[in-house]
Amino acid sequence: MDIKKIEKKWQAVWEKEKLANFNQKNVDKKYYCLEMFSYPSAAKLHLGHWYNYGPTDSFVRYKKMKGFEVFQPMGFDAFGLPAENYAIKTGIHPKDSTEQNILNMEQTLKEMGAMFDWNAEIKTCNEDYYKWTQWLFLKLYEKGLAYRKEAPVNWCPSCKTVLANEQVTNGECERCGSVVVKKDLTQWFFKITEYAEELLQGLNGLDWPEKTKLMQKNWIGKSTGGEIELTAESGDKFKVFTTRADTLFGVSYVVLAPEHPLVKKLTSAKQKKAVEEYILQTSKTNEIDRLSSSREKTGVYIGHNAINPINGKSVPIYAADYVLYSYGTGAVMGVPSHDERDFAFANKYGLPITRVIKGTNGNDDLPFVEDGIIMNSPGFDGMTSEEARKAIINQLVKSGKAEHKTNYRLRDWLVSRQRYWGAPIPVIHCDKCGVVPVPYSDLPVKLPYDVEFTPDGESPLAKHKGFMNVKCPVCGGDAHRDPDTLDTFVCSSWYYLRYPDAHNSKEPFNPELINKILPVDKYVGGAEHACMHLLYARFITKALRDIGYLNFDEPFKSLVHQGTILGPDGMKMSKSKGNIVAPDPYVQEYGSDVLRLYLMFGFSYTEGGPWNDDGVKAITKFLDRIERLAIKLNATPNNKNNTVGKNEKDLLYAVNYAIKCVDKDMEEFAFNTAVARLMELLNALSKYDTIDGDKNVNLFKNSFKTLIQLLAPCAPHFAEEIWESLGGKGSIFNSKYPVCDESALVLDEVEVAVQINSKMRTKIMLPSQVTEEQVKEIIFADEKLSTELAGKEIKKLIIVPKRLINIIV
RNA sequence: GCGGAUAUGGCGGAAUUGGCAGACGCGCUAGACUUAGGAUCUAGUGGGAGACCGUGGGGGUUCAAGUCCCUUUAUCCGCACCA
Repeated sequence: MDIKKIEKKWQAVWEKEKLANFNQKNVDKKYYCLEMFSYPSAAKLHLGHWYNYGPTDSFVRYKKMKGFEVFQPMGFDAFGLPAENYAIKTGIHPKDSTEQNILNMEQTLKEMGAMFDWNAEIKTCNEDYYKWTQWLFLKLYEKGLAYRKEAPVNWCPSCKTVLANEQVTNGECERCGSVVVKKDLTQWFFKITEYAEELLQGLNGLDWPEKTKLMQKNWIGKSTGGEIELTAESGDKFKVFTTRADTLFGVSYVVLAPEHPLVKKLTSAKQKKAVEEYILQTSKTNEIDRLSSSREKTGVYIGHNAINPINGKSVPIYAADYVLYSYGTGAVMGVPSHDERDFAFANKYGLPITRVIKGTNGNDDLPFVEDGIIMNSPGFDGMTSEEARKAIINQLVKSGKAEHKTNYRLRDWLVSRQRYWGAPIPVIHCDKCGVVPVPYSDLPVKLPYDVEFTPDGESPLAKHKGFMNVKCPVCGGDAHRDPDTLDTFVCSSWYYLRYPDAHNSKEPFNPELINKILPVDKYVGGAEHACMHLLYARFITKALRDIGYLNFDEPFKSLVHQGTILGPDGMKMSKSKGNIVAPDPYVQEYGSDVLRLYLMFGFSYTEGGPWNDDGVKAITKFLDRIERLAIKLNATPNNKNNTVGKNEKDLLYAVNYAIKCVDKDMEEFAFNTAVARLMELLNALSKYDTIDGDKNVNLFKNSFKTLIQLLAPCAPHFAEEIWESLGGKGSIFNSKYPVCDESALVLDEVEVAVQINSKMRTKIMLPSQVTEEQVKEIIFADEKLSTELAGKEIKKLIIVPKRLINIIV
């Protein structure tokens, strides 16, 4: 078979027959299968793309044969940092390099032979897409879900530019090696925290991997407790959040995040130098280090005290970097006796340690971090921790010093980027009118081509006068645009809504249509997106629902993560390790079906694993065997033999067993076992081929036809070619998926394992349906078993139907 | 550090979710066909002569554990500006 020729042949047929095009008329039978779109990189498709898209396309083809109207779109997440960095390095404009990369990728994606509906293609960097990304921003702004506040960025003082976390290695700028500091800028945020509770609750109803749901749950990080107000000696008030109000009498100090505004305000003259030094030090430290529990806790007394509202005690205020300003209130109470961090901190700085919880099982060690019985807490002694948590807050609620509160670890989503290659933020800043949203009729705010993106201290767009200078839409006076662009996660937070209506020039999507086609029935992509992209998309869906555009709550009903294909050395593929395996040579030599089939067979789909060349050859062998059998069968004349004897029954069992298993495995993305079942069916067909005497040729040919249909989703070009040679009419993907005949799977007798005292002894044949009495009879009739059991008393007989018998003597 | 996962023959991986560990394939061994084989076909293949032993290590629950519990080690992913 000339692989290259048949690939071209069938791809042309599919295009002509519009096999991949979604027909909206059949929306009632829709199946929306979405793969995470790709970032257009310079190096064609890598194995990761193949692994995501190839097997998933087989799943889609399987669904099509099952009678669904499938929709499988593809597009490009085309904005982002790498193109801009590439431009800084080479001078090639991000738009030019991105467009070229997209062309290359489109070509290789098409060669893959996947059923992508290219009519629905989207590219997030095109005006007709980012116009609607900007629309989304404005809608969120109108709804009060977009707001501005100060937030720190990584700042390289020598390059005078904002750095992504990725560009900071060990606290230094990856370009020039200078120490990177935090710098505050006013930036745009989306209020995802407003949906924290719903995002958490919504997880329950989703058909997602449990681990992903768990990760999102922990990321959202709900904790219930109280917010307690403390008053500094200056009279300034601040709040701390705690889940352990039962330990309030044990507070011996409080901590403010170094970034907390009160730190600057309250620091005494004497402590000023030390505190400023500490704040500077903190600005050089990343959050992972700050939160590390193994790192030594540091802090500095700010020379000012605060009053504990429950007992009026004055306690020192520290600034310490293990408290983050972005979490909770940016302030915590320190209870050394009942918290490990606080215990270490108090020991280091010589702070008092007062025990206020007693263990119930005589544990006297400190810190004691479990619940127990309250002590040293006048008015609450003897209560359990649980009772005291409520009672103490309740008492403070009366005087307005506390409230019950649920806190989330989830933070609002920072969407401003001080970069060029992104969707401009559609906002105008006017001295008179303040922040003015760009009128919808003026969208898109076009990203200008001619900009200087070499870093020199300003956002690239800020230097472009033609872009920046505008008239205020409200007062008509001089104003300027927002110089920042949107995080690319904003683009990808709604793309699944655009696909089904990709060419709509009047609105981002037609709500009526979208409400029929969405939610996505199956979403397939990497697990690395568990907490960010997947959470952002859920948030945007809920927000658009509340704004009135959508009538569903969750964008992705069912989710699958593909694993990672590693290099042959078992390490993650990377240029620096030199272990990258490119798919192209394999496609050239063996064809796309073989590569796809190997990816399906050689790995557990959700696990991935190391690449291995030998497996590829095994697949070639498998397809060759099928092809030889096809040739042989096509040369075999039909006969009138309709007998169904033992051999035919075995074959029918194999055929129906394969249908049942492959059907189930494809549905569950268990591609490796699906292919294994296909191989078993081929083995059964080969076996039937070798029997002597008159064969039931009709049955033989039909069984083979079933094999080809089951194989078709996994080796589409190959299967079409064989199907055609067998006289199949039209594309095999328009044929109906085989249906299992359960009656062929019913066996008269089954082999059952027999254990004595849980040790394997022998195997016996048993009728499928037996009573315990019959089992006993058969056991004693068995020669081997009866000798072993002679003179022993059977205490217990455990029968697992059709599997195992355990005789306890 | 925190959060999440993974660990099964020489290798990739199966195991109806507590019931015969190693499906299927690679590799290997022997044989057949062949001038030839890196083609094809047939048979065998966890270890051990054996009783038995075997699912990263150690403990436990159970008639029964790869699967459940405790503990430990190694590796991988994410940690909010890579996408």
